[in-house]
Parts: sequence; C-alpha cells; structure tokens
Amino acid sequence: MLQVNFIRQNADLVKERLAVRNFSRPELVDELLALDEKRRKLQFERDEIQSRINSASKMIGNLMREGKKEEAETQKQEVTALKAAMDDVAELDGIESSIHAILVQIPNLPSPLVPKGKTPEDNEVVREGGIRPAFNGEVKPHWDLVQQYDLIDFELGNKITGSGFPVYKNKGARLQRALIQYFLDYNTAAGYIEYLPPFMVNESSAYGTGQLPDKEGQMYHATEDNFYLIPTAEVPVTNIYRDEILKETELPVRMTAYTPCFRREAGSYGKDVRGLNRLHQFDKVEVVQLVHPDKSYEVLDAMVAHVEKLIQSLELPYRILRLCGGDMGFTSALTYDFEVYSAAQEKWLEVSSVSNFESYQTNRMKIRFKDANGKSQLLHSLNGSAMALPRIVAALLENNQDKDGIKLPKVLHSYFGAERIGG
RNA sequence: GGAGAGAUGGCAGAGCGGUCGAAUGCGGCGGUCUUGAAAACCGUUGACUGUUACAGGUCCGGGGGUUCGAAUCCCUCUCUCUCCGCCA
Repeated sequence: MLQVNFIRQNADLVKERLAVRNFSRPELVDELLALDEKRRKLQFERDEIQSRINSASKMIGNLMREGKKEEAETQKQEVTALKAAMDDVAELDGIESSIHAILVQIPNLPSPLVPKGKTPEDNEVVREGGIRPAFNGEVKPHWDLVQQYDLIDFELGNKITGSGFPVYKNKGARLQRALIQYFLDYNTAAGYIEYLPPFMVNESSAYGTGQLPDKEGQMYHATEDNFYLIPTAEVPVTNIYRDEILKETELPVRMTAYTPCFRREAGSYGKDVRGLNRLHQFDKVEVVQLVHPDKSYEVLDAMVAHVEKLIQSLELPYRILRLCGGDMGFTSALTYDFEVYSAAQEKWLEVSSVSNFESYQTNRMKIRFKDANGKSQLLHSLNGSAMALPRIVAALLENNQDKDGIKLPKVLHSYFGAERIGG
C-alpha cells in the first residue's frame, strides 16, 4: 500500500496518477487525508495525556517508597482524572483502522510511462519478435494435438478433480518437467537463487503481496487451517523477506522458484478457457527481486530483457506490451506483458507478466534496508514469470506441428531427451 | 490425535508489579595496538511515531483484562519445541 505521509505530501500527484488508472473511487484520497489530519491531532493529545500519566505513576512509586501515602493518594486521583480525559480521544483507534481500511483500497500509482487507457486494446505494443510459422494445409489447435499424441487428458482431470485440472501424461508430462528444469536453469545461470517454497500460505503472506483483501475470491482457501493455495510463487517467495531489514550490501535479492499455481478464476467462462488457455492449476517459474529504490526501473528493463531472451530461445513469435492504466494489476506501478502467437487459434496468449511494484508491496511487508546514513528505507520489489507453462506449451504445439508430429526448439532437446514429439 | 514446556533486541539468554527499551554473552560497527590481520582492550549497537532540532509517545508472539503503574499477574488466540501414538 501507499505510505500515508507520501499521500499527504503529494495529494495532487496521487489523484492525478490514480486517474491514469481510472480509479473508480478518487474521493477516498480526500477521506483519507481528513482522517489522517484528525488522527494526528488526537495522537498528539493522547501522547500528552499519556506522558502526564506516566510521570504521575512514577511519582506515586517514589512517594510510596518514602511512605508518603497521602500525597500518593492525591496523585492517584490525578491519574484517574487523566484517564477520564483519555476516553475523549478513544475514537483514535477507530480512526486508525478506518485509515488502514482505506489505504488497502487504494491501488499503486502508475509510473509516468504507463499509457492512458481502459481496456487491453489500449495497451501499447513495445515490440514484436520471432517469426510466425507459415502453414499450407490444416493447422490443428493444441487441444486436438494433445489428444492425437496422448499428451494431456482434460477429461481425466474432470473425473479426478474438475475442469481446469488437466492430467499430463507420457511425453506431455515429460515436456512439463523439461520446461520447468530449463527455466530454472536459465534463471539460476543469470544469478537468481533457486527456492522451492510452500504451496500454501497463511493469511499474513497473502495479505503481504496484496492478494488479500483485493482478490480474496480468486484464491482457493483451506478454511479449516486458514491457508490459501498460492496463485503464484510471488506470494511465498516475496514473503521470505517479510519484516526484514537488509544491509545495503545484501542487495539486490534475486530469487526464482517453480511452483504450481492455483486460481479459482471465478467469473471467467467462455471460449478463451478452452484447452490450456485458462486453468485452475498450472505450472509456472517465477523470478522475484528486491532492489534499492533508485535501481528498480533499471532492473525492470533487465528483467524484461531476461524474459525476452528466454522466449526467443524457445523460437516462438512474441510481442511485448506495456499495460495501460486500466489493464494493470492493483499493486503494480508498471507492467510489461509478454504474449506468444498461437498459430491455430490465431491469437496472442499471455505467457509472462513483469512488474515493478516500487514500495507498494514492501510497505505492507515491511521489507527494508539500512541506507548509508543508517536509516531504514523501503526496498522496491519486482517480479516476473519466467515463465508460465500452459500457453507456452499451447504455442509450441500449434506452431511447430507438422504431418506426423511436433518439433521442439533446440534448447529443449537435451532436457526433453528428444528433438520432437511423434514421428 | 494425547501429555507437557515455552514465545524477550541480529542470535543466545536473564529479568522481586515501579528507577526496564530491558542484565550478560556472541555477533555487528568505530577506535587503540599492528607493516597488515588475528588476539586483547576501549567505546558503540533495536524498531516505529514525532519534532527544524529537542522533548514526548508506542513496541518484550497477537488481542483483551487487573492496577496509580505490567516484560512481570489474569483470560484468550496463534505459533514453536519435547515425549507418546500414527505415518510418507
């Protein structure tokens, strides 16, 4: 969340930036500022009274020791009176929780680079790369191909769990394993530390990265123990450093992790859910960085380049989008989406999303570092998918199909143990 | 699942209801000494809020209570550890 002090000192800027996002409740900012002013006033009064109570209490202790009972009694009455005065500022607690309740409803401020706009059509194409395959005859969608080569069984997943929980088998399962291994190797070679975190998190962690309270309905919730199944590795991995104060020499923190991701996808039905396009459980390798606030945009560019090279190595046609204000995530300041072109479906599929959250997440999680002056400051957090598997698989299958099989990009040959699926 | 113990500063670990934001040790930082380092010695070392700067306020797992006063007493929640049972 944003810092109250920042909002107070930059109220106009905050409103202007939120407008880029088409934030639906700009009046919250003024409500917040009014509450904050009241809070500061009451806080001051309360501290005054508390200070007098403290010194009176100390005095009572001394008087008792000296045996001056009567004087002590007088002081006790004084304290009783002061406590009555405390009741007048009792609304302070309520105000503090109201302030917090508003703060968590205000999204991050878009960076100046974010284009205006409301819908995905307003996203800005930064660049395209790769070559779209040319087909003469029939081009099969991946949901046909996985049946033909016995790679993924959606029906079986329906039986075992429900729709959106595919069963990978044979070469299909092997391909998942190859991709995960390749992605992790690619990331660790670039200096990211590999983690294998828990796949369920507690409430504090879900809150820390901003899934709560904003996206409560999107996560599977194990109510008995109050754990949430992770919608992305971002949640457990970023929370590794929750409530930590790092030394500047420990920066940057760079982490990568493979996890399955669980998403309820409540309310998204329709044709874009076909096959691998939208699942309740899927595999993803994520990269996360915690960096000095002065470096985060430089690091964001580096992260984009990192993911771009990864996609290029898979020999897939892709494009990079800079998301517009209306399409950005709640907690992000600037997001680049990566999409690959899927030949049979003839559409772009999102396979990675790389974001700078600036201090929005770290403020919630209190992830800080000691600067040169010994003061603690919030770090900036960034993350990106490198990458999400299902749509990569969809594109690999559709784009690389030929008469009797699917050829795989060179980088996967050793991981997969073959150069192609099928004949 | 059953029984018990515990939660204090970066870590370990003290702490009769008042002078405790908290002993001590380790670690960290600065210095003396040294060609340099180690050792030794001296000093220093929590976070948040707030102020131009002081002052002031809050924090000893979370929440509530008793009291003039709570790290210390009471209630409650969460978590951790040990033993037993079960088990990959």
